[in-house]
Amino acid sequence: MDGIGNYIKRKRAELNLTQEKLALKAGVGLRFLRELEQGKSTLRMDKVNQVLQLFGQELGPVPINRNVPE
Amino acid sequence: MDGIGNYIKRKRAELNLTQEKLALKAGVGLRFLRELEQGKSTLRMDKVNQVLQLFGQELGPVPINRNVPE
DNA sequence: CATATCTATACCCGTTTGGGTATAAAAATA
DNA sequence: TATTTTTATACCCAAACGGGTATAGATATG
Repeated sequence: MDGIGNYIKRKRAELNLTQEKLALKAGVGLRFLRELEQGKSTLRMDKVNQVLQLFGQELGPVPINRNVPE
Repeated sequence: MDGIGNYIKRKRAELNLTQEKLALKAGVGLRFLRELEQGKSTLRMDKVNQVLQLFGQELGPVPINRNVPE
């Protein structure tokens, strides 16, 4: 239920953006955004941060088994 | 003052571990751990998570300009 | 059903990571 | 100061990322 991928997915849905448009806004490739939403774990932090910044968020250490912020 | 690198550094100091020993415990290379503590932004999420797990933490979206958890 | 839109998976390939190692610098200790 | 420990920087190279693209599947809309 949690995970960064689903977080991005939810945020993107809130803004009614397609993967293509979000990738464009974030400056990442479409393929990357898809792998991100699907929970690929080996992605580069800087690229993930490019997407998170659009939502005022960034990668940081959080307790395992936390609840994802709204 | 914040940043994942400094977070790791602080946690490592709390346990009185050298970079070498922490890298070994985390199962990552020594060079990687050093780049991590020095704030390199292009590292892979899975490797960073291997280190964070030793402190019960993992990468997740957090608000920009937050305070790092103790 | 037909059409358009969005998403998922696979391929090619240049660039970069990350491990290991070696060397140097810095810090701690006697 | 001398010695040891710890940390920082540079090199080599296999492996993987990430962009682009093509294709197929899924979903929505008329």
